Amino acid sequence: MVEGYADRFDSVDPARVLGALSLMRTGSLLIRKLEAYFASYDLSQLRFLILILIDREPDRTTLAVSEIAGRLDVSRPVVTRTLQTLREAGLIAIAAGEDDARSREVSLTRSGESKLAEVLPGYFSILHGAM
Amino acid sequence: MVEGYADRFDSVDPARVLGALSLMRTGSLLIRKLEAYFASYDLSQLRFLILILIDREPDRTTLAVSEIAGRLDVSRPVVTRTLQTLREAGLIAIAAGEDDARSREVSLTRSGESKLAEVLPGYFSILHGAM
DNA sequence: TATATATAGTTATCATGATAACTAAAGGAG
DNA sequence: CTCCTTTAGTTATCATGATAACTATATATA
Repeated sequence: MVEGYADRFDSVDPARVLGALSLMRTGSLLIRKLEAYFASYDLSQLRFLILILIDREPDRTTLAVSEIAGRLDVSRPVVTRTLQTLREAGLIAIAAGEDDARSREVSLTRSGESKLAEVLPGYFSILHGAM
Repeated sequence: MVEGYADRFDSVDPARVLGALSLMRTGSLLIRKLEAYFASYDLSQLRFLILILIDREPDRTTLAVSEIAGRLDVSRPVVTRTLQTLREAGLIAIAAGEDDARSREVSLTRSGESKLAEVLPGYFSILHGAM
């Protein structure tokens, strides 16, 4: 299909276009596979990434909402909503900020740490297998 | 971050895991760039792909709803909804199936063909530039 | 210090993906 | 031919991304 169009745009190299399409498709398939894997643990990609982000934070055990949003490049409202889900599932705790009354400090619960430990090997295995 | 975890799972090669993560990120960024481009033409990735699919169909000028869903690997309800949007925008026409009264025949309008011609060069240019 | 501005987070709303359940028509078995 | 099953498409509902507008608090300026 691409070639048919490429004929009409001679600055277009079909190989590069097909490469880009393939990149998008491969990436999307991998994301789908991961989502299916996370779903089997009652997680989503974002819920998982939030857990891992807090767990891996050096020198601290908590993160603020906007830090999570910034590092994962996700909008703050989405983080708010996802944190509520994680709290309802008992995987995180949310406390008032110490210095700043506007902020919230998000931390992992024991249960959140266990969940992460449970999910991580399969996660790496899927990423590993994808390459 | 990956390396910290990789230490604990010795079957994991950090390079491969990072490669997979990079694949997902690059793919997602490209998809985002395309979505922004399509939005500037009042389209979305899916709306665009439906137009291109009908346009490129050999020997026919129409496609059925389930054919579109099957070829784009998107659920039928999403196709139904998206076709409504495209029809409201005057880019496609939907007629009753000739043989089968259950099916619908989706075709491009003149306006749909023009829109496609307008959008295609930039689309290829973005894909081309991504590689 | 009083007021204006900026920042942290939430709520409301929209877009776009999915699945489940429904309607209508086609096809097949008795 | 009638009834059962399958198929095409739609509707209803949910999940997850976004942006806009709001509340509450912090900070900076007059």
